[in-house]
Amino acid sequence: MYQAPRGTQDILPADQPYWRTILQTVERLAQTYGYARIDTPIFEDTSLFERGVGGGTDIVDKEMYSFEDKGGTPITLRPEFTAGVMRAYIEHGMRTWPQPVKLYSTGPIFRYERPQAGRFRQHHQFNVEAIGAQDPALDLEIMSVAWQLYTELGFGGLSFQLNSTGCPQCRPAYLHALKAYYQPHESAVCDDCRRRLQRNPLRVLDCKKESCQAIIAGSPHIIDYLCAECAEHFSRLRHYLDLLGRPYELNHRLVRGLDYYTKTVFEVWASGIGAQNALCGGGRYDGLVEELGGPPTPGVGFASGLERIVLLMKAQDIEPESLGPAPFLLAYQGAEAKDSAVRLVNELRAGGMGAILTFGDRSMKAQLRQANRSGVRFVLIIGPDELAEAQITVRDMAGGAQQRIARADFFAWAKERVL
RNA sequence: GUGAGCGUAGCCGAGAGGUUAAGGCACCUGGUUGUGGCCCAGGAGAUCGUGGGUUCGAUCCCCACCGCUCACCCCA
Repeated sequence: MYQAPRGTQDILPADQPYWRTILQTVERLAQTYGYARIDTPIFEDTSLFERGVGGGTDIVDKEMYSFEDKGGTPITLRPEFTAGVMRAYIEHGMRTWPQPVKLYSTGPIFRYERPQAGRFRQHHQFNVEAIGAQDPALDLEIMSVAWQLYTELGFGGLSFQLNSTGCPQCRPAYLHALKAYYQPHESAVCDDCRRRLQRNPLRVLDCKKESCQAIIAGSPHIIDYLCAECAEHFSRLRHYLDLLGRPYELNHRLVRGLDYYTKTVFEVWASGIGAQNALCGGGRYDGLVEELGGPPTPGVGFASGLERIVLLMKAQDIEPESLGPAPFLLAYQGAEAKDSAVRLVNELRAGGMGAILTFGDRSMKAQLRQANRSGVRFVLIIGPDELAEAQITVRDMAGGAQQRIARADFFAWAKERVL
């Protein structure tokens, strides 16, 4: 028997209200903050991601869905949004638009990983980018989108994590200090960390091994090594956060897996949804557009995982908005009555009123049972009696009260009830 | 890629080495020859994940594979 591929899932009707609620909130917020929607292709040239995300990252090294298309072009299913959006910024000359250009997207993302709670091979993200301004107030704005999104969804108990990763000017000095600090501890540290010190030293700060914790705790903090520009940027961002009374945790160990981040990095953490607790992650990427062949252009953004939002809604018992059932169900008996029912259901729908018809000429009992389960408010019964008198029997499912209404008057009656 | 746990109908879930593999939910039919939710009766639905082995016999024992779940890694 066929199954959905590993790490993918069907979003069944029962779950759609969650998605609908999230997407509606997201779209309303984007409008509120002045972000315009952009949809980029689900796949791009492989080299775009290799360049943008960076060789040496897990995403590029082992998580991309890459293949050659029939023309032999190396293609990759997008493992994140940012690279594709930056490509579009460059390709469409968006530097001639009023800056910053503020864009958002939602859609599927692909990474070849072992699935677990809150992690999938195909998942969906809400992505926000503000390109073309280096103002820390813009970092604040981006963080505010995340803040307001989770607030409006009704989440509690979230933790905002903030750090700065410096820039190409000041980071080397920090990495040097970090390596120097680790030198005497190299034998005490785990195998992974020894490897990280060579490949990607920042990541040692992220290690969860018990044996490494004490060493991490004593390690130097990057914010003590920031250049004047980065330090100023960071302190102004913190000032703005204080201005709005936004609590956050200064996390010296927060480093992110993608190469392109500069200055601000942040994540929002939740509890109760498993080990994969990051609801969103983002930050500033001032070198990325240039790296992809565009002019030097600053940018800041974040992406939030929609599956994780759904998980958290369920964990926190947050009820999504539901569309509800159609108000009418037509039950008929006899071929002639069926003709009349088919006509009436068409008429109601054309008039914008929700109506469902039963199929298969089932017994009245079966039709009412279906009506009960569907949650419709009224059952419209048409049988030989009604036909003979040009009437419709209307049954109110709440109490079971029935009344006969002349066929000619019914449409007006219905409109009054449900529109 | 590594580790652990688990795989019995759409879902949940009992079960013993040996005649027809419980039960509940959901579904269908009937009890009301035109009427739901409760109740009653009945029905349909399972090659007991797959393959091999042990055995007179395996769904239950052994092995392999596949799948699912959680965790590591890493991230949304």
